[in-house]
Amino acid sequence: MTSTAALTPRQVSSIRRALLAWGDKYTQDFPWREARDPYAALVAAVCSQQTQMERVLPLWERWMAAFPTLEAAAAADTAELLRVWAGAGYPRRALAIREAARRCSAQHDGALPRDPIALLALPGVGPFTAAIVRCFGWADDAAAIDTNVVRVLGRLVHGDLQPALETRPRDLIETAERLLPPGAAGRWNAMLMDYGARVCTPRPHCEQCVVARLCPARPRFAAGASAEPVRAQPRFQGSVRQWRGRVLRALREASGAVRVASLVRTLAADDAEASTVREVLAKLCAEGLAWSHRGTCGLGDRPESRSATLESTAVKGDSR
DNA sequence: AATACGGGGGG
DNA sequence: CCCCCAGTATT
Repeated sequence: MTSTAALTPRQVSSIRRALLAWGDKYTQDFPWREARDPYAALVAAVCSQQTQMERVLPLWERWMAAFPTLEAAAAADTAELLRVWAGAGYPRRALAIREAARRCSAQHDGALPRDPIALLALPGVGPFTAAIVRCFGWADDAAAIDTNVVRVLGRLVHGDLQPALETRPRDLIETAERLLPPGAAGRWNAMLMDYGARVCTPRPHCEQCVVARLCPARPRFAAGASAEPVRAQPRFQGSVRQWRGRVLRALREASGAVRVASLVRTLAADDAEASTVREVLAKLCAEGLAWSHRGTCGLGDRPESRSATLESTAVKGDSR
């Protein structure tokens, strides 16, 4: 049942009314929703990527306390920013926020752009994050489509049990934009995401659903149909991802530079693991998350050494 | 179109 | 142990 269902105006208003009423009772309020601050919204959106909301609020608060403005984010020290991000996963997101801030300073007069195309050009900003910045930052009518919204609309409008697998993205965008109540995008998006997180979950709670009578997927669930897993996920235990996390954590918890040999000895139990640790460290360095030089390494950027300073001074002196 | 990318919460 | 998460970038 993946064809585009044409929503009648009557259905649109019926769905809006029921869901907005649910939202007014149950939507959680987060500080970035009312702030009308594009930067606060950007940070919240990036923090939210592939991360449960219970973990996002403290992360967002730490980040905003450390880097309250776009300007502060642009100037953030790598090691400090990674310590603020500690344990949240996907640390490249933290670098992306800083890089986005720097580009705003260089190309957008020090402010986040309001134009969706310009937003999408920023690192770490995809369709979801751009929509969050627009609807919470400026109250623009942008539909934020995350995994929750995909599920809710894919079921309610397209009748699919597992919309992430079945519903065509283009159809979901069209549906989301059609349903979005003009002038209430922030409230609507927040409600819809919460609805997918609390009611229309992977194994849905149809008995609590305020639009169950309108939902073509409901009878299929009632008949005992079950949703297939969204996708088989690679094992985390023993993965490179896990090793990256371990190496980064070790560097974070060290006060400064660490001997590479010592890092390897601490983390690796055998030669194979030792190789893995070295490879992972090299990759982290290439990504700007760590540094390594002449047998020592550390979090973030390599500190200026005395000789490097003298050298650069000498070069400057020579060049004039 | 697939895969890489952290880490934790919940069934 | 497996599934999932307010996604995005890269191949």
